[in-house]
Amino acid sequence: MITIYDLAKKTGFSSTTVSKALNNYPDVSKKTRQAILDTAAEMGYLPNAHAQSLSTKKSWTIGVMFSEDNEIGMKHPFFSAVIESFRKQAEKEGYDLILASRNLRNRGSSYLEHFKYRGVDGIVVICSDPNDPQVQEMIDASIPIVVIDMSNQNCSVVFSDNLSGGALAINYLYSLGHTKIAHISGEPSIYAGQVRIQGYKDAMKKLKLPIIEGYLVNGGMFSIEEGAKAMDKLLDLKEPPTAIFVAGDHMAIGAMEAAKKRGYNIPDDLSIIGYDDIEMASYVTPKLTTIKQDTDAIGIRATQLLMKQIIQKKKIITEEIIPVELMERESCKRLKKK
Amino acid sequence: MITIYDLAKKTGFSSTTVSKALNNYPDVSKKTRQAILDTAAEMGYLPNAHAQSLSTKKSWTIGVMFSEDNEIGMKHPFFSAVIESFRKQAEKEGYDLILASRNLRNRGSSYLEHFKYRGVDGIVVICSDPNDPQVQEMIDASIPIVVIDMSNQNCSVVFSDNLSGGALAINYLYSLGHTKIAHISGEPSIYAGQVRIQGYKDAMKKLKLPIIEGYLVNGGMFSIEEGAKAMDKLLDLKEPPTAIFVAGDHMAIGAMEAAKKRGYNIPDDLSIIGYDDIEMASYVTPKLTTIKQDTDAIGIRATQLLMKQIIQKKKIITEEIIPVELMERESCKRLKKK
DNA sequence: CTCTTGATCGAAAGCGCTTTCGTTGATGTT
DNA sequence: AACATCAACGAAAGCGCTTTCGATCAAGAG
Repeated sequence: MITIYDLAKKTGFSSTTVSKALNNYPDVSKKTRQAILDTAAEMGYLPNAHAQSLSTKKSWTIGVMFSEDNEIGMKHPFFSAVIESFRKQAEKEGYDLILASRNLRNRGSSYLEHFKYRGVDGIVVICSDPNDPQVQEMIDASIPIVVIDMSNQNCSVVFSDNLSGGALAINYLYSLGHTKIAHISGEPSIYAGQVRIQGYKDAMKKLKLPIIEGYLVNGGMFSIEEGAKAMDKLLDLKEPPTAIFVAGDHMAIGAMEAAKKRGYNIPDDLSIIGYDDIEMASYVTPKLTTIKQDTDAIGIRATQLLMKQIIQKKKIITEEIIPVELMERESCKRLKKK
Repeated sequence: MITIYDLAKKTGFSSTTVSKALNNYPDVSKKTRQAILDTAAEMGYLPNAHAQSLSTKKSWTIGVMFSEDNEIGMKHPFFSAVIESFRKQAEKEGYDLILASRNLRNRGSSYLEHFKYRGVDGIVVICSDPNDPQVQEMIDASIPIVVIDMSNQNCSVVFSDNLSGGALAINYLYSLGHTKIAHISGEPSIYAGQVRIQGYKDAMKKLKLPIIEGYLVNGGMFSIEEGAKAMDKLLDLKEPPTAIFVAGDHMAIGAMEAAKKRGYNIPDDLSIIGYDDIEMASYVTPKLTTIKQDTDAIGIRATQLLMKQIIQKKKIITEEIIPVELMERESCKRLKKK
């Protein structure tokens, strides 16, 4: 490994001057700067990030963590899309992402501890569980942080407009003539799940539609299987709904499967609208009408918020709500009058 | 931030002894070790990774890079699944992953340079393009490296058994009575694409089946749209195939769409088999029969290979081929005799 | 010709940690 | 009593870089 001392020796300047030249300090003449830069290039010099960070207390890294109750980590399309957007954006600013574990060598440690150990400049967490103690710990710490997909009063958060999303869905179904509208919700202890439930209730109320007993069923952790189970429950009702707003595309797809299995035709017998707009939504049959989350915008906004905090060296508390969009496809249909 | 000097002052020992206690050196008595550990815990001491790395030349990080011609990065289910598996495994060994950019602050630099700058202990790259110069550069460097999804004579590689995968697919179609079997291939300059083509040809030859003119069509970069286009070409043939082996699930899904659009019924009129077994494969209609890549095993094997090189401090050149598996679902059917 | 100014450069300390090597004192040996 | 042995500890250098604070010297001011 070649160091600034090697460059110093080669060019005849001191290591101080070399360092200054490399860092564009004003007190080094054009000529010597150029000489140093040239031999640096020639010798293939690369700075040592660890030494730099040790000296400057800045690592140009951002720690990313997702709460993985569901154990699927990066495999969830929503998560990975958001992170990918975030990564691209952070890259432009010169930051690398570090995916940290809870496992500080042998000794198990918290994510916060791990991030402190790594000396990250900021943290981004994708978490839907507002009560995750690990996340709380990070929020309460002084490191710049932005959390995605949940709300919190003590830090920067960015998430989709789940409330309007619910309204969008319900109003759309209503516009198709549906009144018996059910909701397969996500786990209410998950932020997104809870708010979408609220969106459903609010929208129903505003339309003066009754929420019939049994129409609000908890689909749990947003999986396909749970969506199917929830659908079964709805279909077991004496008076099944004609339309269903499902809080996640995976669940919606599971729900469609379950309905089809019982002989229902979608959208003829049953309209279904999902949430997320994962890739799969466009390719199932029928193509799933859904509320699209703007993962790009979420990642971009999150990066901006984090950068701002890093630069200003103070945490800013704010809530960024990213608009959602109705993706009209094939799984919903105008209710036939009987 | 609290340092070993703080611990030293507090406990009355030297920083040397503190460091040794923390690192389980033998020449420190049980009693003082315990005392030091206790006050470390009490004061909330955390080591500084940068200082540690600077001193030891070991960073406990692994750089990950994916070649992103297709610009989808982590959003591809195969990539993200492999990385997720890799991450879990590496975590057990105490390593963090760092997703590096090409952008070393302002100055654009190569991935290799960036990884050197970061002082990673090893590199994992997911790359299908055997000619990517960036990847070549890394392979030729002395840093431990493992590359996934392509072959190379100069480093450790792990990839699926694409050859057998092709045979599996063809033999399966043949067992259903198909003889007019086409192949929608991936871009031949992509390793996986090329080998699957070979697998197709070999298997056809072994079965003494002719590859009719026009039956081998290049589907390009594995996207849904390109799959659809490729299917159109096949269907334009005077003598269209009765079965198609498609080199990727996305393309296969696109192909099915295109066929359906032209009035074909799958699998009645046309059998289709894909490659990858992405999640979507199980939920399109008909459910896609496909060759499953074992992403978990790939990630695990890659981690092991990388660890071994890091520990032995020498690169090992080897090829790990991970078995694939036929997932029989609904998109293939026995050929009706006319 | 002396003094100030400003442009360039360097010495040295410091960032937090590891590791070599030496010191000290206690214990056991003969 | 003199010696070797060993366990426990610390001084100090080094990892590669940044940054403060002076030092130096030439040019311009008076």
